[in-house]
Amino acid sequence: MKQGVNSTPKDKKQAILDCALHLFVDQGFHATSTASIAKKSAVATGTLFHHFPSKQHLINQLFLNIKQEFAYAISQNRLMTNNIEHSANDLWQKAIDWAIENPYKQKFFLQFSLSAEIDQHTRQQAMNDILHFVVDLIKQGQQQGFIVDTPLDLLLENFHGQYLAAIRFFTDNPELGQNSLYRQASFKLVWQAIRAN
Amino acid sequence: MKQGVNSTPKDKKQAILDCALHLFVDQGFHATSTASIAKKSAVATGTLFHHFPSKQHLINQLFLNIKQEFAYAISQNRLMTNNIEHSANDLWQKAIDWAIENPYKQKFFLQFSLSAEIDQHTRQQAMNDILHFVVDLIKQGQQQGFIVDTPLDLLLENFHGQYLAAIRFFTDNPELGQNSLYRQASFKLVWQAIRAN
Amino acid sequence: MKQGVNSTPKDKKQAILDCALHLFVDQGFHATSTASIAKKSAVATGTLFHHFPSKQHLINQLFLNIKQEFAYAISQNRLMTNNIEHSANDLWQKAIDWAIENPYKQKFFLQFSLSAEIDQHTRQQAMNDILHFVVDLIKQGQQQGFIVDTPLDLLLENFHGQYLAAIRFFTDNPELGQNSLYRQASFKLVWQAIRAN
Amino acid sequence: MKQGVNSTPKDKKQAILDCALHLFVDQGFHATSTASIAKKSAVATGTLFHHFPSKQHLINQLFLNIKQEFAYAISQNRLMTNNIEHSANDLWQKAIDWAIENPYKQKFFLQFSLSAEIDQHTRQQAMNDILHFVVDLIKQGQQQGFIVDTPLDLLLENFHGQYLAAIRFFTDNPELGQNSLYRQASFKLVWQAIRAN
DNA sequence: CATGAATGAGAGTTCATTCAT
DNA sequence: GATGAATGAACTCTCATTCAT
Repeated sequence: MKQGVNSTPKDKKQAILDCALHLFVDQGFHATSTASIAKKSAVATGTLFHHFPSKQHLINQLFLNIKQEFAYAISQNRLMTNNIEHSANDLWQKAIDWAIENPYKQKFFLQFSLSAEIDQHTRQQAMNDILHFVVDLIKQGQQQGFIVDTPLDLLLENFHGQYLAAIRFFTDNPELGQNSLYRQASFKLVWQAIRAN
Repeated sequence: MKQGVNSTPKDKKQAILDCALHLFVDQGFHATSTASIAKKSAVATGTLFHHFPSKQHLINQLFLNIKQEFAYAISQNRLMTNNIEHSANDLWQKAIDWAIENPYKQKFFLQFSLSAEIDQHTRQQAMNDILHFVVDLIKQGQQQGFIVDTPLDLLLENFHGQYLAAIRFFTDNPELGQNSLYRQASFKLVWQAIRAN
Repeated sequence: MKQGVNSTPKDKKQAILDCALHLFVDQGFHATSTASIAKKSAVATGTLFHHFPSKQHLINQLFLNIKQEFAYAISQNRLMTNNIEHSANDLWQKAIDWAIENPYKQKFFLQFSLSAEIDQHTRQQAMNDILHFVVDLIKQGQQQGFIVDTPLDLLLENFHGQYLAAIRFFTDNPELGQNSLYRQASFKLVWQAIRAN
Repeated sequence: MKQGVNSTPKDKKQAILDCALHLFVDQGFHATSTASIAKKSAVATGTLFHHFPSKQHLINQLFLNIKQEFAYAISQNRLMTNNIEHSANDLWQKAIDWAIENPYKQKFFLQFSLSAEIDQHTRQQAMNDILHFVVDLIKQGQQQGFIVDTPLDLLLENFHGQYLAAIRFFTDNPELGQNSLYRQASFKLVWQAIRAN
């Protein structure tokens, strides 16, 4: 009936995911032992393997969870407009907001979304899902002549690179997150790069 | 007494570095055992530790070697001009050339220059050395009013992000390395982003 | 309240025994986890331990059940005669029949009746019970001069060895089970070995 | 130069094999941990895996070693004669001698030559090698009319069964190993079974 | 009776590093 | 300089068993 002090349902699985996030980010995947994750989660070693078939599955699950959280966050309350610059800015600012509010999850992305610890399949799917809005937006912008007519693959890679840089910057300097000079400058750089001229 | 067919002095040390480069890039640092490096180098396990006090020292040494090679490559035959755009483009293209010619060394940079396996000290020093030209160039450009008056730290991070993206793109698509459309577009994106307007 | 489609009382206990039989034979005792037995029996892990105090008890119980089944099978409809050869042949053929009809139970015997997984006590008792008829028969045959006057312990071990060989042969070649040439030859070999000459 | 008190070359590998033999026989394969083998061999855990890639490889190697030893032992000083009975008896007695002199190796055979811990390939090859003499002998005997005209597969299985029984008997009762009554009776049982009548 | 999350000791195996030769 | 057998701590993962529901 009542809920004990130190056990709510699904608590342990979530605790493992939470602790794994912090340890993986702080120490790296290989340098983090399953034993240390279990210990920090106040759980037996076997419990970790009861919920996740392997360390690999654990990090993949973590990746998918965070991806979904992020996708949900930036897709909420989207600005509805035909002005592509405004639309892109809206997404950009939402992504920065999320990164500032969830620094560990953001660092996790930065560290692992390009690394080999995550299944290539999972990784690419995540990229596609997350960049989906952006890809659509850029394509549409090119068709309408608002965005520079550069080969799309190069353009996307460039955009992605600028995105990672911005995120890294604000994650490393969270105190600048509310500084509208920096926030605006951040988007302006990208927009200058890709807008038609 | 005599020197065998496949062993001249310093040969073994270099063989170890070469094999380590490939294995670290293909499998990651932790997933590559010193035994496998020794085996691929056709050398005894003890020999590796004869030349490098530890696995950590080995990867740091590798990092420094590659850094110097790269720095040397892009500093050769610098274009002498007061036109900042031309000067920046010269560096940019030289960096892309090097990346295309040395894909494994480039991938090594991409993987490890942000990761924790390399001493932070070594890492930052390398960054500074390599970006040194660029930092100077950008500062100078801002002073002269050719480059946008955005906070320098944000600007550098952005520039770095675009650089990594370009390198990644051409390393992944080496066949486009000689395509001048892509080469020019690559630099144009950065320049549009950062030039004064 | 009501009884579900696939669960009548004692069903689950029997399902566990059945599945354990197959898994133990196919994979061995240690290589079969209680979890896998439970899963194959469509039962929770706890349920297994509700019916059997431990894995050891489970295999012992299985052993005893099969032993009783076998003993019952060969003791039914015994041929009543004073001719020892006929009497022995009757038992021999009944044992082969049972083995052919119950290959997994037979293989279980072959694998575990000499192995250390079963309590020595349980094992020996089973041996005695099963060979009981035979021991009596052979003793009686020796007294009456129909069976060779070889030390009894050696004779029994030899008889047992031939029995195991026959069973193994017909379990491995069930299609020869109805071949009377093989069936007769099988008994003839033993009888030639042990009859007085 | 000199040989230290507790280390002669190849010592450790052999020590591991010797200790593994005893532990596997006494406790079974799965119940024997690699740690316990290493400890009994006075060797570090890693040393075991330096010499044998896995526990499985270790037991297979052990099996092959013992097989060769046995094959060598019974093939030495074979009795040269055309009398099949004498020839078979010679082999039979040599096998019993070896079993008595090497009880642990013999028990290892008894326990593992039919079990699943050894690769099926290794197992069958061993059977063929060891029974090779016997198979040839029995075939030849059948052709010459000295051995009963029973299907060969059944005959061999029966012979094998009697062989295992004899070995088991003398391994369990080594004090009867020099008793010529038992020794002769042992062979007589087989011969009676299989000779032409 | 039945469940299945939780346990933690212990398994097999890996690997950076040492050192006698 | 070069070798590779030896080391043992640390790793990931398994599993028989328990117990609150």
